[in-house]
Amino acid sequence: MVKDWYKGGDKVYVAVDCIIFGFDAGVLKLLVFKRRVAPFEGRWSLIGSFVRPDESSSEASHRVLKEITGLDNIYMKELRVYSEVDRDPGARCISIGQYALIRVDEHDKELVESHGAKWYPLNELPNLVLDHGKMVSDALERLRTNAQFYPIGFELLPQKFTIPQLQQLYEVIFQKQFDSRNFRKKLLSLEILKKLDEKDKSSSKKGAFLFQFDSDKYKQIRKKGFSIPLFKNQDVL
Amino acid sequence: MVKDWYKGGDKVYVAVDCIIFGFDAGVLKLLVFKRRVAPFEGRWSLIGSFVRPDESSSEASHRVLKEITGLDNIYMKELRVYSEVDRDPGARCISIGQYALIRVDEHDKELVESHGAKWYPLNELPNLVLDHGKMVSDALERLRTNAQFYPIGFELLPQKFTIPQLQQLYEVIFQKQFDSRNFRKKLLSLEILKKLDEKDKSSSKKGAFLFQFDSDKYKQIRKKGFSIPLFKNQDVL
DNA sequence: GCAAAAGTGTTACGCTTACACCCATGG
DNA sequence: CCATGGGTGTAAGCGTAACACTTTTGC
Repeated sequence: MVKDWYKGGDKVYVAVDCIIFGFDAGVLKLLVFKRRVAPFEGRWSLIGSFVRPDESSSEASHRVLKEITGLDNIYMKELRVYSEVDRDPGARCISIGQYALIRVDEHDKELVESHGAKWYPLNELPNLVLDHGKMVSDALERLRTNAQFYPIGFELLPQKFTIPQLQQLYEVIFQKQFDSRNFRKKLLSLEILKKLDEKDKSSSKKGAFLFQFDSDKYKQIRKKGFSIPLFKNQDVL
Repeated sequence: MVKDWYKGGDKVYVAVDCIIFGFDAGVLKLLVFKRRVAPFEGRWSLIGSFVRPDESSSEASHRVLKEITGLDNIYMKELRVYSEVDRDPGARCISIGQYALIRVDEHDKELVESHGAKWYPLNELPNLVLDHGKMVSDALERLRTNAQFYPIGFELLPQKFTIPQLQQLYEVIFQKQFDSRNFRKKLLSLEILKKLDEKDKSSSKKGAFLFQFDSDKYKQIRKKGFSIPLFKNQDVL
């Protein structure tokens, strides 16, 4: 960038804030840490960073995620931009909310602790700085909406999981019980699960078969799919 | 804002760019204008602006929309942030894409012309500056996805419209023909259309009854609705 | 042998889809 | 009177939803 053609225009600080969901011990949790800059230094905050001159917003959010959890290749999507003029008393600063789904079993717990970050169940969250509470509720709403239409639940479970685990996750996300026979039938009928020969015996004597998400098959289905149901009954929310 | 607590951090230019859709003469059109700043001054561009210190990104996009079309209260949603480091050779500048649906019959045509803005059918669009072409294709994809689940088509039609008009719009959006009996049945079964006593005779001798979108009823349905179908068949895209 | 979770099948209903003819009117 | 677009009904098929019992095994 040799020249600034827009000189005289207004510049602002641009940050990313990550709304990081995990599924652990049967509940949805959120990863937060203690803010390291004034104002509000030391208060609970989403994990974020200013966007650097040499990176995009998506690169910035992946960078901080890796820094704190050690994880690469995370499911992360832009939520929205928070740009209210007075949202940050520290300075005019807009923030891009990015929500992430991570596998709690794969992340680096010591790294997380060393940054003073902590997992909180969603219903025990402390108050967060700025508009971060709003970001969390927006992200939760988005998670619910998207989980209705896309198989994103898998991003929150271990690579190998059982059908009852999957059902429990969806029950937590949607705050609703499902019939286990219909749930199993439905999920298997999608043909995006690969059944393994192993069983998980951690939650029952009989043991439950483990499955893997088959993202190749999913991509195939997506490709040819697209039936465009106009409005499909109650999906008109 | 009395003090800058983040001094020493990097600031960037933040702009909004509006992807403005209209439905006219049976085709989807996009409103573009000639860029007024260097570099690329005079080339076709989405309509945008820098975000000012005293406004949010949403306020900025509504401001430029009003400035060019004279319209208030427009359906406008954030698409996503475009923040690739080299997206704008003029300077490091991130842009927030905002897509808008407007009623072509209600906008101020002279105002549009006086700004050098022009409606182009989507398949006759000139090349646009920067990453604006990408913004358009992203917005179109979003429009299609959203139109499957939410009744947003009404935002593109006159307040009063006929069922055949509505069908034509959906056929254009989805590039797909619908059976007129099923289409009518489906839309009426949603119970969000109010039938008027007037007829529109502009496209047939018999004339077609006019309808209005009933947003109150729609809100009611949304409120109690929410049946959460897990994945509803092909809706798993 | 029993407690606790995993796993399985069938039926009724409602929504979706396919399909063809009559109606109203202006010219 | 006829050409043009508007408007209507029905039957078959498919996916959804409701429902209860058997299996496995560690203790």
